[in-house]
Amino acid sequence: MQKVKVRYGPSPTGIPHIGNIRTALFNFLFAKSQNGEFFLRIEDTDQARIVPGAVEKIKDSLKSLNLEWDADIVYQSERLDIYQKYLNDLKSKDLAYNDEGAWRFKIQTDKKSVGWQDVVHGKVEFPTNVIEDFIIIKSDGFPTYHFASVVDDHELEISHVMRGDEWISSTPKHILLYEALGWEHPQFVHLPPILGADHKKLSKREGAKSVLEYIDEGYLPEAITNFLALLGWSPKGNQEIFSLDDLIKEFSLDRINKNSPIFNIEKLNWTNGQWIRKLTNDDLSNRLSIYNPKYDQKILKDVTPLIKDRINNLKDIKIADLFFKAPDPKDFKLTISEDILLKLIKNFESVKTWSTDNIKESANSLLGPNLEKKDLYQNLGLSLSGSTVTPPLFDSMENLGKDETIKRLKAAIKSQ
RNA sequence: GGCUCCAUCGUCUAGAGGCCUAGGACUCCAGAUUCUCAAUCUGGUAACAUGGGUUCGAAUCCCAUUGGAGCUACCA
Repeated sequence: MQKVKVRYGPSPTGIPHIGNIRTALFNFLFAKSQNGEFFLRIEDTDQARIVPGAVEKIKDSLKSLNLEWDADIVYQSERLDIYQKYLNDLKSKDLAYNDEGAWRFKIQTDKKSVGWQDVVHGKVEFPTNVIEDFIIIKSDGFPTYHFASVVDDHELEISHVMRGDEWISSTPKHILLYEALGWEHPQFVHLPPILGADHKKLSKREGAKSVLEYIDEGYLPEAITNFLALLGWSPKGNQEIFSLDDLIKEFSLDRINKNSPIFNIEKLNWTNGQWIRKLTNDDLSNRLSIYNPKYDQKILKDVTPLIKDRINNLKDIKIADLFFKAPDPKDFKLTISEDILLKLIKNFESVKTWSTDNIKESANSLLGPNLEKKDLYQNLGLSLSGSTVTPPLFDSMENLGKDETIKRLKAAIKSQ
């Protein structure tokens, strides 16, 4: 059995969006699951569309998800002599001709159709007469995708070409090229594209973001790969949460879907929450610090366990704001009487050992027919944080300390 | 228009002829639990596009229709 070698071949025309990176992910997972190799090939044959810095963004995107490539990056723009060599080969076989400075490949076959056994789609076949002579070397001397990818895939001994579905209709051209050059073609694995909510191909225009942007928005790389892997591929069982290593273990080509999935952010959000909960407190605290450098690291470390269950995203750190600053009483309005508040303060003042249990007991002693737990707690939360969404109250108060807690309650009296 | 691909809950999907009165997950709803809010647990709503075949039997196979998508560049 031939060694598995795959490649991810982005063109450096911008930051790859999430759908694009998912193709890289699938390539990576397949390679790693088969002890194969995963190459990065920059398809920079369209000089006009090259965006400076795009290659760095491509590398950053891959690295951000831990998708390390093997071997050196291949730049097609540095391989012009190789394409020239094979053009000459084609010319000598009378299979290429000049057309206004460009070179076209001559479609010359007796076959009625050109087909292949696609790994995800099964047998695919095109009538030969719809395939026209196509350009392989442009008049600027650079190859087109069709020619460059065929030559390079052969040269790099690529075993499986995993790429987007949009290449299906070009594949017959590629197969004809392989035949003309006397090569065997690799396996083709055409991945259905991720679609946007509008059921159209995900594109920059319609707001398709890059992984880098998702990370900027507080998503964990683990959650992104987890989510992306489940878009168009499914595991054997009912497991939903997978690390990259888990994915490598489970991945197989025969569980790739034929139909195009739609990107839905809600599941990403949930997956992100699951991953946040899966991290150790230290790990989460570090990531929160890096993501929110303005927050005091030491305090953050202390309160991370208190907010861990309450956030689905690194930017949800706002819930911990109460540990860093007191709320402005002007920003909220309490629904309990000043009388109750005063009693509460008095109770708290008499708490000897300021512990979660003692605080809770002290607060609960006020409960009765005129005061429901929910009302008391919500107002307590409001007084401490200015928000109805808070970390666990009594733990928070313990962390805040007796003086600060009482200070905030006193300040809250004004807000009634 | 031509060629090609695709078609199970709103979304991600399981399903390779009988195990399917269609399973899991997200979302939504309800309940439990709890220290408000969450998290967690339990339960619920919700789908085989349509029409023909094949078969004792079809979500699964075939055909057609419909719908969606892609390609049809000296872009990838």
